[in-house]
Amino acid sequence: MPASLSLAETGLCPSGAEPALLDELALWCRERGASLTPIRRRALALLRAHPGGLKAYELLALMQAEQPNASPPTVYRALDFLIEQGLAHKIGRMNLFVACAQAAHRQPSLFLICPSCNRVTELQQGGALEALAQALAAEGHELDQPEVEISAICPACRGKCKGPAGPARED
Amino acid sequence: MPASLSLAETGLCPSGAEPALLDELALWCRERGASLTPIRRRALALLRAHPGGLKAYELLALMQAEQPNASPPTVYRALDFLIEQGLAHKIGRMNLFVACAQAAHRQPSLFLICPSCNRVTELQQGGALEALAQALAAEGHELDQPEVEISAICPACRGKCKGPAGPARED
DNA sequence: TTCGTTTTTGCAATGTTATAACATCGCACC
DNA sequence: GGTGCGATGTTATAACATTGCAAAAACGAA
Ligand SMILES: [Zn+2]
Ligand SMILES: [Zn+2]
Ligand SMILES: [Zn+2]
Ligand SMILES: [Zn+2]
Repeated sequence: MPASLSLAETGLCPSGAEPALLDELALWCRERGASLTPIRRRALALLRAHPGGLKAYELLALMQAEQPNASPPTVYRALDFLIEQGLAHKIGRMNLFVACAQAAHRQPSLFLICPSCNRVTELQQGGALEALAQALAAEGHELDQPEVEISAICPACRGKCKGPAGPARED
Repeated sequence: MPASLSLAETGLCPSGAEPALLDELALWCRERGASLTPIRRRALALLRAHPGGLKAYELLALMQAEQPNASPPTVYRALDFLIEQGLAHKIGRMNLFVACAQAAHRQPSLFLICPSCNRVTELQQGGALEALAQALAAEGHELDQPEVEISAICPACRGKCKGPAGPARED
């Protein structure tokens, strides 16, 4: 694979338009024999514009704003594609879809889900996962996809939040 | 713990009857100010009789075999209760409900989900989780519920299975 | 006991998430 | 101009989960 990709250093621009990054990711797909079509690109752009993640039907509504004939299969197919390519992830317990914090996923990640504010943090973190993998190997299991969801109180909520569950993610 | 009840009294399905254990768990609930009513007890017995776990509507169907008026809220309320009491767990990514492998949950657990056979193993395992918790603390996060779902190939499938996804769990 | 409160259950409707099934389009290739 | 194939359009339905309200049961105090 070519050396010119600078995925790791790209910061997330709040307003949502990241054409250069999306072009890079289109290339990334090309190299893998896949193609980032307009629908998929649009879905990815919307996910990236909503760092808190989106529910499938929220994404659908957003896509329908531009493309009125979009339907559930439209978004689920786009999401399946993005997840296959490592450009997005699904948070199983919340039915939530998030753009990959690494832009294109190559490293193991921990997904920290704050039970107080519901915010999701994708943490690139090697050591603990390796320890985990070794412990599992000792039991005869083999770590498969090192994408692990963990309930963890986020820094912002430590101290502040005490109740069982505050309101929800704020997009 | 009280003496054992007869099978006729409990109404348990023959293959999965664990009346003594269920009586213990009823006591455990009592001590916590909750009560293991017949519906909840029945749901728990069914979960325990199906080590591979049950989907909510599978459980519903099983309950309707004895109690024809059972409805979705019946089972979801029972499941919520069992989960609150630590007697059962939900596997978020599969919408699957399993009885706690510890009977009543007191220790951190890892849930290993085999991507090949979909079997779920609840592994009581301290070391790796502690390492994880420490790594998170270093980032300012605080491990909340140490119930972590991990995709890991099970011992039975290592070597045997190669394709992406074999058939499903066999109850 | 009787009353009032709380918990649990019954029930209907609805909301939410995800996929099946099949038709069609567009384009590369021959 | 036919064929293959990936992507998309379209309709319908499956699968999963909750809301809201009222009736019944359990429980404790008067
Ligand atoms: Zn990622
Ligand atoms: Zn938080
Ligand atoms: Zn458990
Ligand atoms: Zn397996």
